[in-house]
Amino acid sequence: MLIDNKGSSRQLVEKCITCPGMRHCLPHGLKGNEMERVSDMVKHRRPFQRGEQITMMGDEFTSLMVVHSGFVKSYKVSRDGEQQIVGFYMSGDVLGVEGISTGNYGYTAEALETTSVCTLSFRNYEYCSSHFPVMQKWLLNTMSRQIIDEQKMLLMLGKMSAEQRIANFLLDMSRRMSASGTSIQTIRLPMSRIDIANYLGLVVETVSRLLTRLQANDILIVKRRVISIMDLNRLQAIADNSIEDCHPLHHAA
Amino acid sequence: MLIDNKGSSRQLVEKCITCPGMRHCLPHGLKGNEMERVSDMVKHRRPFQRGEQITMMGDEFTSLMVVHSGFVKSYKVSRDGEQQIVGFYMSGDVLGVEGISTGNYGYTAEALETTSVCTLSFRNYEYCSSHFPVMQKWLLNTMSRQIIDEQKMLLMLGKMSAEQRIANFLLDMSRRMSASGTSIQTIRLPMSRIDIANYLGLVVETVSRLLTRLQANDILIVKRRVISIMDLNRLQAIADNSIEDCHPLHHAA
DNA sequence: CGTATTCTTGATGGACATCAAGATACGTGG
DNA sequence: CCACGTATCTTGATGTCCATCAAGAATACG
Repeated sequence: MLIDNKGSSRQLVEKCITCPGMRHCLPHGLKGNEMERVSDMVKHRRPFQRGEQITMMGDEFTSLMVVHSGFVKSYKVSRDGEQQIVGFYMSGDVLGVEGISTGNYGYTAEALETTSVCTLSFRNYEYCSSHFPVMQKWLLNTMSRQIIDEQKMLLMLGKMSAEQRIANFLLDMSRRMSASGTSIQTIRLPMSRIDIANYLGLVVETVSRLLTRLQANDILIVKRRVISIMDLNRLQAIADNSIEDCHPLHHAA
Repeated sequence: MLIDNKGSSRQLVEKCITCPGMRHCLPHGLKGNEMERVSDMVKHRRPFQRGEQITMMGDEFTSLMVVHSGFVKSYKVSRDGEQQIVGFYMSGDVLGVEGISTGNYGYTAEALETTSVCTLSFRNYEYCSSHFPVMQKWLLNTMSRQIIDEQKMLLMLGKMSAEQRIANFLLDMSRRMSASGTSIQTIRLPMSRIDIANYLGLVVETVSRLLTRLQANDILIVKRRVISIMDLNRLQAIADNSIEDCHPLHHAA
């Protein structure tokens, strides 16, 4: 028996079928009864609280996880103890695929706020995928997108200035946080400045300074973790390096 | 008809079955006749010469490609024209998976030396994978490994010093260039210093200087593109940052 | 051979890190 | 509700690693 979520009590028995975010999560194209069967294999555990670890780097890979709600960061730890955040994940994003090849999770994933994830054991995934080709396509698409995103980050870390990195980061967050693909004006960042800096290969002071500068140039309004994009075009121009930098607020008026 | 390589002439009709590197390439576990059928779908074209482009960023995604022999670099181009190398590929490495989600290749791949690649159209892949589960597993493993490798690069670019990056790069090349998993002492780098620098988020002068320094410290012997690792332990220590830097050859003896 | 490309080496500069300290927000218990 | 301690964020002064600029040396190549 592969399908094994029946026996265990104490887990929230919310079904994917009734989940409002279903269409971002379980692949489209499943027929009604197929959907039902896949849905039955997905476990919904108690949500994780801020700071709780969802996967630990090095732990045995067992399951793919889809973020249902909340916000997650993932980071690798190098041999000398340095941490590098490799991704932020929100509703619909998939955790754990890096474990498929090695059998161990490749990073530690940690909830940045109260977060619930839907878990599908890889065993069950394999069972599904052999019956429903659309599941296969879903995972390939997911992984392909992760590869693209990481390559974009390589470009950011390898070639872009601190200001460009911040601009791209904000635009990306704004876009991902809107349900649709269009960026929204005001976002509430769930992560600290330290996390942002770490993700972008900078230090916290640099992030702080640049946010201040972008505000002084009327491109952003920064209120702690709430950021409003006041001039999308100029922010995009900075991200693309298609203009000179914005003015470096020395003894400004 | 999915299988379509019969009609076309002018392609080298080398069969995977007879390929010495087969076990690094087509997935193990295929039965004899399965192997035969998969093999028939794989096209072997005329090799690419140095500088020729194998895929162009933005072109329509049609096929997965496995490097049979030779050496390939791939790079993205940002909106302002900056290039960032995102990977080097050698025998057995797979190109093109990033195109699965978008339908377009995500980078330009270019031969660094005479290179032959084996091409499997994604259509045919899907046909295979639905019949031979081991093919599915093969692609998932491949993509999972690419994700891991890119995340390691994120750590390099985000947190490591120039010297650490070079050390890690050389160790990685040495390991990958040996048929087995153990590093070999002498490697011949197929890429220029400029490419190395670009890949590592540095400039060519920095790479040159650091190689010189590593040589002065008896860790390497550098002869143009031929590099011998004389002290693997110290090189590893530098890569891991588990010692202080090696001596910065000021007016040295 | 002569020209181009790649690689090395030196001198100088700048972007971002580090060090230091104050300001603001946050949580907790009285 | 306020007092107090702590974590987060901001701002300034200084330092450093690596980029930039410049030019020579070694190799490749027609």
